[in-house]
Amino acid sequence: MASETDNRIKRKAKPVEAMTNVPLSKAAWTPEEDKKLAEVIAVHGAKRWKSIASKAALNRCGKSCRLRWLNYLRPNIKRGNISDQEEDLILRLHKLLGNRWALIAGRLPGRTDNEIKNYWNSHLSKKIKQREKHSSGSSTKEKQEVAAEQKIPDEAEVIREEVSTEEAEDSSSKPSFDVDSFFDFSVEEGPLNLEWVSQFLELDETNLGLFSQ
DNA sequence: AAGGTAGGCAACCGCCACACG
DNA sequence: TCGTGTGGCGGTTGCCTACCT
Repeated sequence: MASETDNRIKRKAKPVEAMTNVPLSKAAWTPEEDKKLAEVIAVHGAKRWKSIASKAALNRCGKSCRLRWLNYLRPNIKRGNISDQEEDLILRLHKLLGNRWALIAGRLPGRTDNEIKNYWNSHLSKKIKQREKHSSGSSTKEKQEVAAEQKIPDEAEVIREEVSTEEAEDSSSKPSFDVDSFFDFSVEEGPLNLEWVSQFLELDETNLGLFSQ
């Protein structure tokens, strides 16, 4: 594993006595555990997590194994260094969807919902609050932004509908953007194909620009 | 140098949806 | 139709580091 991970493991490792007499370990994952888990998944596939946990003889529940695999061990995972483009995309997707981290992560190749959620909570939410301070206006547009950023799924859904309505009303001069088809993963490009990002950002310049500052 | 505190992040918890018998 | 098992998701916690006083 990467040295960064090793350091964290050392940091977060709990005292041995805390791990005794405990049926399932909740301590940080060790490189040995990672290796065992990866080996079992290589043989049996990433499904039936309870079975994987027992096959790997790890003192972990299936959920824990799944989380570890999805967030750290699976191939093509990107760690850290979220680019400006990715950050911008997260902001825009969050405005559309609210705290639907899994959906947002699904459109950021190599990123996990947990990473995006953490990044949002530690970086982006603060940025937005600062922006709000600077822009004290009360236009409909800004109200929509604030509502979408208040982690209220239902309200975010309403906002999405409002956006769709506005798009429909204003579709004569601008290309249409179908949010539902955008998030229809049944037609999926390769996991690392970033073409859709460019397409989305181009659309955003016209249709979703109403969200931009 | 020491203590306090905020930030960052890995991991767990609880709830929900779905599949299956 | 109902009960159970499993997986997925968002929210939250807890620990360590870095920074500040």
